[in-house]
Amino acid sequence: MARPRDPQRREELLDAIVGYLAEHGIAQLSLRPLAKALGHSTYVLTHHFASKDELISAILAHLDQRQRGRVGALPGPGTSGGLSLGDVVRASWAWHLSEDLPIVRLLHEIEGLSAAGRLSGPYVPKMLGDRAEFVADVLRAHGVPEEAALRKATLLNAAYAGLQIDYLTTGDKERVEAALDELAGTADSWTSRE
Amino acid sequence: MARPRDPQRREELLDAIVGYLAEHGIAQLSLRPLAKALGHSTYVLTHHFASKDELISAILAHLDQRQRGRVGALPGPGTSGGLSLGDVVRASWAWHLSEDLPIVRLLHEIEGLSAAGRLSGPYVPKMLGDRAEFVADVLRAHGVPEEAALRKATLLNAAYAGLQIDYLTTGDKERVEAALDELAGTADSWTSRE
DNA sequence: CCGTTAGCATAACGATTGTTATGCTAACTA
DNA sequence: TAGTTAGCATAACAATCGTTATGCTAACGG
Repeated sequence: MARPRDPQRREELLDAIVGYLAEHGIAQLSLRPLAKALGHSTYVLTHHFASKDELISAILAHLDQRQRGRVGALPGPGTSGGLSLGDVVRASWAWHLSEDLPIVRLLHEIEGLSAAGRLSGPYVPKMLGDRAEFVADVLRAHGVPEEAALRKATLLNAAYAGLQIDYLTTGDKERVEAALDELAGTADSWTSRE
Repeated sequence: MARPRDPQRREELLDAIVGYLAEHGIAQLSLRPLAKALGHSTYVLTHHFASKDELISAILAHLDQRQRGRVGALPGPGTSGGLSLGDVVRASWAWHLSEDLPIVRLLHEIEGLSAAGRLSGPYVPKMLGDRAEFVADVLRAHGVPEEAALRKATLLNAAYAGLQIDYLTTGDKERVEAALDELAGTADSWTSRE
């Protein structure tokens, strides 16, 4: 036999592709401009990923795993170094809206398309499920009872995402961040024994 | 002079177009299949709306006004007939996920695209702002103090929308509706004097 | 009733779409 | 080192995209 496949090539490509999508979006994705931005011809895409549909599926799988890795690299469900739950919410907000903003916007685009039934495959549902489980672990580490953790985590995630969509769309910082403070206070009330 | 323009024609078309978009989405909108579904040629679209971009802009404006009308036709910010805030949340949930589902999915697609910066124009921001104001009025009617109404309305809207996205994507009815009950309880706690 | 024009279909324009057949080069195995 | 093949560019394919020039018909104002 002869030259073996390079199993890393696909992941390298996917990383570069996600970088491109963070700037240009996924809804209007076109193979030729994407390939040109990667410095290649379109054949690279149809060679490594059979078709455009399978490319998108691979992108979603890649994003799913990427988010999973990111979540694992966080300070961890440990008590987050003396920060209250509300503090964690506010710190995440600041991070997501600065350094991480392009990816955050891409994820909202993907989740909107997915909620509308315009994206198929298991990866977006898996991402949301994982996110709920991760936040539930954080809540448990802050003393939220097991029985309530997943339910409150789902609500916290939903409110957080909804506020991001509101802010990114309206730009109404004052109104949205007041609501974020309200959310942070609600989260803190979950951890104070009463 | 001769035959005058029919000012209703545009609105008739837009109603039919929104019906089509509720089924097929807006991200991959193509003029030819849309025109065929309307029983016309594509020229009807480029004649009444100068270009595809302006058509999409007109669609968003139409949806904005449609939502405004719908909101005005609701039971009204009056005390909603003995229902608690949480009851209103649960009743809206049931309605949005049955009869109104196609439009709800379209709106999530649009809001996701808008949050991602892939839609321009003032109409989507205006829709979200109006929604916040309307819910704030409902909260005020239930006794939430003026100072907190808009802030809590923004949070309630965000959580509600986020839960819809979660449910529509994951289909995890048990987890999401438990979180919805938690949200309904939180909303009720805003109206009980303490 | 005449003249104007809204409303629309038909058909075509060039550009862009996803996909594929062909062939070269360089990297690896045996 | 000889033979195989991964990796990719080039170029072309038919299909579809948004847009527009042309012309007909029916409705209205004068």
